[in-house]
Amino acid sequence: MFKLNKMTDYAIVCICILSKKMDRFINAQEISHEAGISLATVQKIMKLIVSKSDFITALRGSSGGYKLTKKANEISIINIIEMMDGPVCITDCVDGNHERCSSSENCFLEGNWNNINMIIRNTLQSYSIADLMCSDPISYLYKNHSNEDEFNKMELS
Amino acid sequence: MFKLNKMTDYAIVCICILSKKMDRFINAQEISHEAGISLATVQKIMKLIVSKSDFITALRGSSGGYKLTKKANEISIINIIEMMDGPVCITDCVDGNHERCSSSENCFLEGNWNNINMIIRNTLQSYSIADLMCSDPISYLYKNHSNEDEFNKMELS
DNA sequence: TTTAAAGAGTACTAAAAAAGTACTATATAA
DNA sequence: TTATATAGTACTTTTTTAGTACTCTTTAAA
Ligand code: SF4
Ligand code: SF4
Repeated sequence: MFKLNKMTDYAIVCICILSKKMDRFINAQEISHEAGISLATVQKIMKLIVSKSDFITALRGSSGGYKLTKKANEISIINIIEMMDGPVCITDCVDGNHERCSSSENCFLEGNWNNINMIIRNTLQSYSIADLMCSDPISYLYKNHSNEDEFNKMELS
Repeated sequence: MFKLNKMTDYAIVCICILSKKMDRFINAQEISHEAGISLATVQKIMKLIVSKSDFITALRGSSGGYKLTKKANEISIINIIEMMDGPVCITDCVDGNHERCSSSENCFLEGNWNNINMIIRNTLQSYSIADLMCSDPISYLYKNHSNEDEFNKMELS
């Protein structure tokens, strides 16, 4: 499916929770409670995030936990997605992908996915977790798109 | 991973092959040969496509095969993707998704993915298999975007 | 009318990926 | 010193995806 992994989704939820309380360390239990995700899963995800990202500090011991070092509007959701899942590559034959497609020798579409992959990447790139938390489509579009092109295409409910 | 299923990818390759020879019926063996995909897999995919799409005709018997009823520029790649995989839903809590997220009762992000999901859907919607086959980024962008916004964001190689 | 060729339908198997669990080690503040 | 919290690792289960096999039906040509 063309869907975010559950773990990646959860990672974003966890980071959003941290971004709301940047003044202190939040521990896994607190995140688990607030997110409605099991403690074990939160622990697993947080460990991963810390080891792979550069915008989070962890502190052990009592009154320890996690704290962000960047603000919500400075963290693009593509950072989290690529951190958890590796590079966004819609197919195997896209630039930057490590795996190789077994049909690439015959396939006349080889490499042609790069354009659309780039467009999707740029979309994700321009979307911060602050945008995600605010959930207001109008503010995002006016901020990021000078024209009304994309705006009109959206079927606002 | 944020990647197209192999079967969906293959489906698009097969349809592209058909679109190059719209004057006659092409059988599974010929597609298999041209695509470099095993015959059994091509057969499976073609059966699926026929049963789910409205732009392909199948003919049994000798000199049978498959033929498109629409031109390449009239078939959006999102048609094929959603036909093979179901609706494009970046998370479970996006409108139009059938499954339910187990955290949706607690999660304060519930519903907030709709915007970005819509933008991705629109991107895929506006991309036809003719665009994919041509592989020329400039022609696509000038055709579909009146402004130079997205154009400038792309890192053209 | 017969026959070979090709798709339709269905069920099954194998492989890969994702999600969830458990346990030990290490660091920290009280 | 102790309780608490993260770090690291390995394992198991579940789910999804990919691949295979076989029978049935349709069709055009011999
Ligand atoms: S080379 Fe062809 S079959 Fe392989 S990933 Fe690219 S488009 Fe798909
Ligand atoms: S409700 Fe929250 S956890 Fe569930 S799919 Fe939506 S964002 Fe993800």
